[in-house]
Amino acid sequence: MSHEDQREVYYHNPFHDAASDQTLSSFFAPDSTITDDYSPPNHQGFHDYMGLAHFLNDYNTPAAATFGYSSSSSQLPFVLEDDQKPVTPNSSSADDEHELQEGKKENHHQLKDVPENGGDSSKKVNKQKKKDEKKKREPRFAFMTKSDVDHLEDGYRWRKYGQKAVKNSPYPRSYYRCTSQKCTVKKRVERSHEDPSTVITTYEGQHNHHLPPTLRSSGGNININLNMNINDVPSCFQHDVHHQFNNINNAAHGGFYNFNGGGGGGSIYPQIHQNIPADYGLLQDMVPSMTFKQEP
DNA sequence: CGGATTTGACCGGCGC
DNA sequence: GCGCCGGTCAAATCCG
Repeated sequence: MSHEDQREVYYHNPFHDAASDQTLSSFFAPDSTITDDYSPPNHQGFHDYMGLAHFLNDYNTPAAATFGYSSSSSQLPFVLEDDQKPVTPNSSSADDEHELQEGKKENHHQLKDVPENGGDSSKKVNKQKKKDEKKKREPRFAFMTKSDVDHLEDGYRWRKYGQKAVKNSPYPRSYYRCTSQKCTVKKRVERSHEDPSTVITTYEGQHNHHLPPTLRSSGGNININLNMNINDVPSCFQHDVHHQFNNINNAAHGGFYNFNGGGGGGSIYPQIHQNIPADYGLLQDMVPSMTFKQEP
């Protein structure tokens, strides 16, 4: 198992040292300015900001107000390493630790019970096989958003397959799976107990199909400013990143995405820098480090 | 009636 | 070895 972990989880790197769970946590600290103090530095910033917000809100109205440009909301897109999770500092502990294991347990269930013919051994074999097959953990991408609605529409069709209480949190975590055949993408949605107005959405894997046409909406173009340069992303992961964001944008607008390289005027979270401990470095360095998992 | 959701049970990993 | 925990299954239930 431990060797499995090592095999599955490959951090990219250069910045990995600076990016720990703690680091992630700092992003979401309750006292962080990321959600409340943002003020767009310029017009471009406004669009960037609204892009994600709009996506997240596409079909919920109540949240619309929340996303008002003024000061109440923001999205923090980032990709997680296998063992990282967007949580607030206090939610941590056990929760986070367990999070690390999730990749390996992905499928143990399949053989679960279903004792139709007592095929214990066969099931186990089957299970083992599947386990071996699926060991690989898909890249994850998560972000936080302010919303009254837990499950934000993203254009794909999801089937809920589970819900669990989250330790130290009054809010449950819901598990969804893409309903498209052969698509293994999963999604987890939970509300931050640190900030109940915030929903943490985590996608795992990449869709192997297009968006359901009927769910596409026709909207304008939007920009997502990652506050990092896509060129800083290891080439082997650029595709993943592009794809993921493309999914997001398509989901919301049927439009296109646009990466705005590092730091330019339109950062969606320029304020964050102020809250990051000096040794964590600049956000633009941290993001890529959190973002990509290198496949073995 | 078919598909989606709910919900209790189960599984395997990990820490103690 | 035991208990906790996250993640998943699947029967029951809900809903259009």
